[in-house]
Amino acid sequence: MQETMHETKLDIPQILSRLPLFQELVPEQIAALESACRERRLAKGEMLFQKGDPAKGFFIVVFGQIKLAFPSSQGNEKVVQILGPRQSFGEAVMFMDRPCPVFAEGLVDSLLLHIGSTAVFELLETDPMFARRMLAGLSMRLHSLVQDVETYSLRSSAQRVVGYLLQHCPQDGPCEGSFDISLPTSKQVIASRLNLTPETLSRIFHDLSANGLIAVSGKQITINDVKKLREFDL
Amino acid sequence: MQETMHETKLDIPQILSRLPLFQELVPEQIAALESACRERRLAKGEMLFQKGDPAKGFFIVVFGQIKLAFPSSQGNEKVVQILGPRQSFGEAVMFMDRPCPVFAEGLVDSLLLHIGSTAVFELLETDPMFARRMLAGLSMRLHSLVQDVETYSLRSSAQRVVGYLLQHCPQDGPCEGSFDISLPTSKQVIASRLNLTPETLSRIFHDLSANGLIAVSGKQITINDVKKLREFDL
DNA sequence: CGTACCTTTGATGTGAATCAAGAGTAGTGG
DNA sequence: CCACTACTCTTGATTCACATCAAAGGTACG
Repeated sequence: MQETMHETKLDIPQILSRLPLFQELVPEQIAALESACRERRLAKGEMLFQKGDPAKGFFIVVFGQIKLAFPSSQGNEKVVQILGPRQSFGEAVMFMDRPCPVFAEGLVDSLLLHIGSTAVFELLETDPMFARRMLAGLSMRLHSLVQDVETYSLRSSAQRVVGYLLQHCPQDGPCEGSFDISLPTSKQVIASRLNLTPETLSRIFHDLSANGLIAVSGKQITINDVKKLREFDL
Repeated sequence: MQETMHETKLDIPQILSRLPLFQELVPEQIAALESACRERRLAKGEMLFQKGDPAKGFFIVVFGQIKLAFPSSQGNEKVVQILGPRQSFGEAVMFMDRPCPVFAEGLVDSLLLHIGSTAVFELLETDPMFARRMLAGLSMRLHSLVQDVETYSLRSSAQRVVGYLLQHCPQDGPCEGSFDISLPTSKQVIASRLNLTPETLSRIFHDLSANGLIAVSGKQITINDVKKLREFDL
């Protein structure tokens, strides 16, 4: 169902026009973007850019998985975000003349599109609706970063894990009963994303299992009782 | 030199046109903003809005000081940002239909301007340059939040304090020698901003003083040796 | 089928929070 | 001007959540 690294032909206009950011653009706007856009294949473990690099555009994930993180002196790194298909990143640095605050690395073999900044600026000149979408997109990202800060500051490690699991429930409504979640990547990366060590994440999964709240089998997590898990407040 | 709470007449066009966001707007654009703009006086300790409130515009600090923070179950709160004159906040929530993730409270008696969102959207329709400034503004905020996440995740409490002091040096260049800093608000608020308890901040100030790196006298902090402080890496 | 990495589990360590008093430092009103 | 109250800040003793260190499974993959 998913495209592979060896499939060479991409319908770039279709990919672009399906993104929230570019919906409602007319074909000629899409065409302009297409010509400002370059494919970039990234192998698992390969670095896309380093912290401190300048940016002259932003990226869209077509398929694969990318992590954004900052490096640390002692080799350990802190994962800021894990990105999957149809997500974009790097917009913010494009609008500043600051170097990128994080580095980007492929978690698996991936295909990205790079949109040059001049095309974006031209679109901005002529299409106020696009500007609004762009602003909305940045605002959403700001919002989720603020939530991250709240989570890191105010919640215990177990609460962060529970929050993560609940966020990844298929639907977010008043869902009762049990759900199955498949972790998007290795537990060490998720641990870093949640600001904890792999050991601590492992122990928390163990505890939640022991209390019958979840069941863990590799990357498959079964949430037995969403309601109880939500009430979890150690 | 500073306006007081009792000075009633404000030159709103001048205030607006001096803001980075609104520079280069023509007088009639400023006039449109002025009519969409309401004064809001806020006493020390008074709440401007609660976490969860919707927003139909954003705020500019004319004078005074505002803190943005999230509340916590156990009464302790986490300060996200401390805002002073000529700074604005609340733009991001305006572009989403999400409730505000933080609350805002006056740290001292303050005067704010509120700009209605419809005026902003109209400006966005007609002025691409304004859109670009708005995007740049949000990007900067995103950038500093990412830096906060990095700081909280990767640096020890003492390093966070040192970083805070260095950020507040008069200039940021290769400054040698000593500087005087005046803390913008109480130490407890600063402690919360740095994600630590007042006790811990006090101890760190004590240690830095004992090592001769700084001298503390109330809100006055003297940095004796900027270079040594910068090399501080516990 | 062996090497390399991911994950789990246990023992131990530690940075910063919490708890508990005191010691400034303001503002307030008589 | 001096209590009086109410914070804010400091200092010490203690606790605790989580990291670190260490070692033994698991699992994937060439």
